[in-house]
Amino acid sequence: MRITAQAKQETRRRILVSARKLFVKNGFDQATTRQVAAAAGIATGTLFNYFPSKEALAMSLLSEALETAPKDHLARRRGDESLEEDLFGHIAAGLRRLAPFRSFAADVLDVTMTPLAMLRDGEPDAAARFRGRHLEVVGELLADHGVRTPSNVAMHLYWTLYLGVLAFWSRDGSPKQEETLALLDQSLRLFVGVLKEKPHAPDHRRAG
Amino acid sequence: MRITAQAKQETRRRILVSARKLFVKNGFDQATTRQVAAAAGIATGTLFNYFPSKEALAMSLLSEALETAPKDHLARRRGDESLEEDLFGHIAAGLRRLAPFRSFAADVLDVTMTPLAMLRDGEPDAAARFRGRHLEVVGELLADHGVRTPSNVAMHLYWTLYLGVLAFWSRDGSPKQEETLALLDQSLRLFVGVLKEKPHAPDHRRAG
DNA sequence: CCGATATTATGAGCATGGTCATATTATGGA
DNA sequence: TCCATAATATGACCATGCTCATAATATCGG
Repeated sequence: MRITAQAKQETRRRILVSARKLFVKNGFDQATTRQVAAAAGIATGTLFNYFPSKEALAMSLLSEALETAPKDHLARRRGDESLEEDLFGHIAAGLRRLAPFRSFAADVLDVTMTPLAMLRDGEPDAAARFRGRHLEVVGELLADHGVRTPSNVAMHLYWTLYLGVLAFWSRDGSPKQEETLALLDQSLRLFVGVLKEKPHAPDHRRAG
Repeated sequence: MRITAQAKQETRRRILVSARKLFVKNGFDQATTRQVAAAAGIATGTLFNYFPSKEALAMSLLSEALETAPKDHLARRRGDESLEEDLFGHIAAGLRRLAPFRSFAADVLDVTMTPLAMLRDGEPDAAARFRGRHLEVVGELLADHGVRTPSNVAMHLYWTLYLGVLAFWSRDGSPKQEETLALLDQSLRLFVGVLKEKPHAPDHRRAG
């Protein structure tokens, strides 16, 4: 049983390695699942025993890349960061980990990460886990800074802004993604501003 | 020639009517192009003489629905609106026009309207026109209120926030979408706040 | 009215993501 | 060691968005 479990893990790795190579080389849409399976030395159908969909396969690459980001950020922490600085550090660490996948990240995130997917129901898939994990870490950072339970609207706004940053990042060709970091800075200032704001009734509603 | 041109327009309408019916009934993914073509009384291939893709067909429905929104807003205008009020009125008018399509709008917008698609290159397709038209109107409203040429970052932020509102709206089951309008209100306050802000250098950048 | 040419309609066919009945292989008990 | 059973691999097959060679039709000069 050990041996087989090991073999399965190796197959999984081979799929991921092949997928990464082909997605980077040909792009998410152009690289076919048949190519990936062939490169991994398995049949087409077998690929879907390991990943429920092409999208999930790609998201697994991204999710695994993000896994170490929180540790990266912790390692750089001095300990006296503001909330904005902490959020900035966490997200920037994530972007650094995602960098090798930037060439096809946009195409995957296009499909999986629209703000519209946020409230989708059903089983948590790869995209949902990506989002869930990210928001979990953000929640911890917020708690560290004394923000109890932000409203759903606030978290919706956070996610929207984060996606906007990802969108910009995926197309940002500047050497160190300075523009993305500037946008991130601005977005976080907005978000933190909203958190601190007192809730109040809107005034110019004129809906019919 | 006149007769034929008329006939083509009629075919186009028939396709749109059938598509609307089927998309509403079965959803964007479940309704197939073959079904739409059959319902419109044409062959599968013919449909693609009129619309380059299923996505473009759906976006045409949404775009045409939005066409009258600016007039709706103008008709309601008193003339002394603030910038926020004007933007609110314009967007709310659009949402009212999109209401009949809410059941499948999310699925279409999912594919076409992610923030990630914003900077995509290539021919302007249906989605690009949707975005372009919307931003055009917004640009006019901004100009009316003395906002010259907002930065790209500001417009990126606008689009991000707008998509967030659309996302929320597409899932907002409350009778008059009050929650969506509240989010819209909040989003616009943020955007206008950014417009008024003096540009300044970010301070806590720590990128590697 | 006819025939040449341009325009449009057609549906068989293609590519590809994904499924599933079947074949293969691994496991564990006797 | 050998068999029964469970786990896994396989690739033919399906659905569907879309293409394209061909057929049908419209247009127009003579």
